[in-house]
Amino acid sequence: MSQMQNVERQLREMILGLEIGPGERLTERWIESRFGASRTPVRAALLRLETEGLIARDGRGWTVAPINLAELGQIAVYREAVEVAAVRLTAALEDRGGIELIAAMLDSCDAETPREEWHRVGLDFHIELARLSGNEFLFRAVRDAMTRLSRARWLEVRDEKALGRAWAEHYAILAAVRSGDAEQAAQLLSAHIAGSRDRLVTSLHDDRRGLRARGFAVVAA
Amino acid sequence: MSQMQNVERQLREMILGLEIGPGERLTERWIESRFGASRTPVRAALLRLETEGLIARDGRGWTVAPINLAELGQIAVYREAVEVAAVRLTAALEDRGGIELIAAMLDSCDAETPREEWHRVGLDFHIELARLSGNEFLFRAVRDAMTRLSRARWLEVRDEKALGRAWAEHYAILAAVRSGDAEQAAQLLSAHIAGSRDRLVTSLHDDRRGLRARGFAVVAA
DNA sequence: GATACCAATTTGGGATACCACACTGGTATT
DNA sequence: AATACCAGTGTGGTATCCCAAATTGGTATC
Repeated sequence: MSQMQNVERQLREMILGLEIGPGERLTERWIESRFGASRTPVRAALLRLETEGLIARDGRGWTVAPINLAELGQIAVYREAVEVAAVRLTAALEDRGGIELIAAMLDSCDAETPREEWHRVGLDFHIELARLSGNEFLFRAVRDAMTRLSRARWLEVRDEKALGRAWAEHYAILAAVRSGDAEQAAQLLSAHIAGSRDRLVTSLHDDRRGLRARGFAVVAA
Repeated sequence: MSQMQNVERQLREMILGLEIGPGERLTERWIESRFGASRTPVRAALLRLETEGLIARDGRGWTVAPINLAELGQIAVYREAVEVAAVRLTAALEDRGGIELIAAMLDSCDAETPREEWHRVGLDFHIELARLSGNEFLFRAVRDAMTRLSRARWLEVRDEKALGRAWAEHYAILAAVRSGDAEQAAQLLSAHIAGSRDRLVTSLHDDRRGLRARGFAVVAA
């Protein structure tokens, strides 16, 4: 594994894991010393992470992208467009066996599963469902959108009931895809994304003071 | 303007303008000497153009992305998803005055307009229509998709009639958006994209020997 | 003539030195 | 006390050097 990919991966994990808070300033020299690489791979990593939307230019420098509530709403609309298109393709496939792997993924989460894992599987559900469509562009769009949503979803205050409801919706979507009912899968997925967006934005909006108290930059809708 | 942006812009123009053919090898040193910049901005430009899909890694090196007929089909599906979502949003806006600027853009093309300009306006129509939606993600998705399609559309063998038909469809879409009929706008746009894809893939497929004779790498569907 | 092999060259990946510019903190002037 | 100014410090942007690995071209061997 090259240094370039190493720095990119580690820095991404630190940002997604909120070890570096939204809005925090980044300097190439700090990253350089932090990961023991020189500025060349550091700059490559920064350029890549910029296109992922995880970091942004701040004048001449770099900052970790803030949590932007308006952006979350726009991403939800974008997600709906691409995820629904993907799930329609998937439901129309002759071989839809791949969804059983996704169902198994959901099954792997139980009461003893750590929250971190629920979070990851909740993202991967949508990503893998899009991958099944076979359309590389829809897949990448979903993956990138979920990456951007990742931190916000982690900060979301979720209760057990909300998580159970989300999982039930996931299973319902899978069932529709399994039976080849593209229309129902599309409708269930649309509703799921809209509900997910509402819960997310509400949660972050209500908790925005707490987030700011933790030093996280939160941009209002 | 910094060297970094300069190299990126000039190299992108050379690729999109087919001054460097699809499939051609690129070396950082050649770009460096060609544009009088050092390798640092060259590498930044390459990383950015890679995410745009205009260049790709070839083992350790770089090549200009080939024309990929299978990819063109996938992009059409992707385009349809995001463009239709965008046009639905636009048709639902209270202030849809922005579409008159787009109509003026179409009007500016007449019999004496060079082909190059028709090509550019044909791309910009879709990009600007998506921009009107106000959704940054849908806009970027459409812009990036059209960028990827740009070279293939330039190579397309188009007759006057096909162009006139495309323009008529553009006007019809605008009319539907202007009247606020999201459903019709969506249907017209879907049909337009599907037709555009069919003509494009057919044209390139029929002409693939000619393209290869020009040294352009064409990957079959 | 085909092939295995080796040295020279070229490549991208990385490290580092230097620069222009922005920002900071303090100082001198009013 | 307020402000204009200026040197000092740190930043990202750029150029350049080094390196390991891959490619290449020729040569010796069979």
